Amino acid sequence: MNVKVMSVTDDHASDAFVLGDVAPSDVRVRFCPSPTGNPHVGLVRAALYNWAFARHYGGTFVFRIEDTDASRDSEESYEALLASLRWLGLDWDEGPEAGGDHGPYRQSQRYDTYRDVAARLLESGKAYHCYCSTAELEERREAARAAGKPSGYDGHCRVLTDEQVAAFRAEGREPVLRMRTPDETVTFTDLIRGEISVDQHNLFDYVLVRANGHPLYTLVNPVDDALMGITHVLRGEDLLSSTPRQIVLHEALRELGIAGGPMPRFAHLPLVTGDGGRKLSKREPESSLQLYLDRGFLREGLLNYLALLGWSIGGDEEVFSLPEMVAAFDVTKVNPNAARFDLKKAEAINSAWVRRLTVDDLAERMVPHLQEAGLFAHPPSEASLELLRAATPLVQERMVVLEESVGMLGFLFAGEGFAVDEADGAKVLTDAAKPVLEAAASALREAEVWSTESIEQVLRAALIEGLGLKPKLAFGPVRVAVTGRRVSPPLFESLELLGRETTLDRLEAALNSLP
RNA sequence: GGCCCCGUUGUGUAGCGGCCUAGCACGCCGCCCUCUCAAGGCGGUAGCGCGGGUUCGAAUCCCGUCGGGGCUACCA
Repeated sequence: MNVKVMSVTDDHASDAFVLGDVAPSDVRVRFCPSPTGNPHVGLVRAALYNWAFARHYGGTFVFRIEDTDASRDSEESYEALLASLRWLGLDWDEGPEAGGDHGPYRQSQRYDTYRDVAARLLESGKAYHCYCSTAELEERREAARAAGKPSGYDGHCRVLTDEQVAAFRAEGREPVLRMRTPDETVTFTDLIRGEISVDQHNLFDYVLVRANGHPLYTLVNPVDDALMGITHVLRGEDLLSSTPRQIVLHEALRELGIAGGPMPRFAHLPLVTGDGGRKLSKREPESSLQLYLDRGFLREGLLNYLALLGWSIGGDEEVFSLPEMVAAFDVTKVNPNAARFDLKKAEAINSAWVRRLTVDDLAERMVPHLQEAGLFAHPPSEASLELLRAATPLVQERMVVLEESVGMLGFLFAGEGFAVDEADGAKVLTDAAKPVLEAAASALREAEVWSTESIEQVLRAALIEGLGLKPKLAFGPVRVAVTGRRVSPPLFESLELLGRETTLDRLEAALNSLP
């Protein structure tokens, strides 16, 4: 069966392929990160695709926390995960702090359930105790590898006599619980990649519960998907090869009457890779969501860019909103190949969004960054906000990320703290600038009206015509003296906003700084 | 090593057997505009990994090959 042909031929065909017997509103997907370290962009994209999928069909988006690894999980990470999804606007219908009929949604609070399921799996013979030590497993694994054979578990403890068990016990061995995988090929249809199958020689009996009784991901993830009625599993390609195992467990749960819902359908999303073409890891700082928040990426921009990593809304469109994505999202059209995170492109998409915002909205979003820089009080004064709103149009099409507002608009809010950038000052505020600044100051002092138009008019008259300077040489010194930098928002508008008094003060200060 | 997935310019993609002398966006280069920087406009650069088939016709279908990635834990 060719997935892609079906999907483009007809949207309804695609829906039938994706949904099967599941009614659109019965769709249930989940985002189930483990709270280790900082949320990263690959994780965010998985959340976005799941969310968009659920919203597209009018189904349910479940948020589950897979915190069964006490040595790596942290409460800070858990909080960061919640805060991130909230900031991004990816709201969940069931999950932490939202509740739902399938809770609790933190796996650390579901150990009773796992213990119960594990016991029934053991009792029914679908899983069994394995007493092999780590060293023994390793030795046999290496041997198999050396022989060019599959290196997974060899089924050593599948059939043990009572005497053998007694002997292992006497040695003080504690068993792990292993799933007994069937002697047959497991096949499933990935919504993105088509049919995938793994034969029995490569389906190993995997560990469900540690010797110390602690349940593992291999157990809890499929169990919760089954118990929570998850209909579609959209996750990273790194989990593709564990899917047959999940299917085997799901079938066992149904046979035991533990799970009743349909077998989930799977879609394995392409990995998001870094510069080296390798899977982005949480360790790399550039993959951290926090980095983008701090720099002032817009949620719209970041999400829009992330959506583009593996999916296209079609046509020549690239900038789109979440509602537009929800309407158009089709998981079968997700590209199967890995996508590289490209910061330049992310910034380009983000700046497109900066330009899309209304002035007031953009101004509001800059406030936290200006506060962070100490330019705005907590809460900001009404006068500052008013000035900010007036200045926003000057920077809106110049800004890539909100963090830049500090550098671009700092001169307006610096007050007594204003200082000319050292390097820029040294470059532009030289002896040659002296007559320019003097002429500018006197022209501005005598301007009849303080407006962008009149400022431009008097400065041009004084500097271009009066001194016969080229525009660049004429306005450069004024720009540096007044805004502190060689690169600034448009000069005349900036002067108008700054006001005559401050402008003249700064021109004078610059003149005084010259020898 | 074994298994699985993937392969269109530098990057992300469009492409669904003829509309493809391969479109779009970002990047890069140049020009225009211009008070700096942007934005905008115009132009340029660069790609179907390779080899066989199937077909009147292949980027599109099949096979092989090479390359990349993932997994291969008592992590998730």
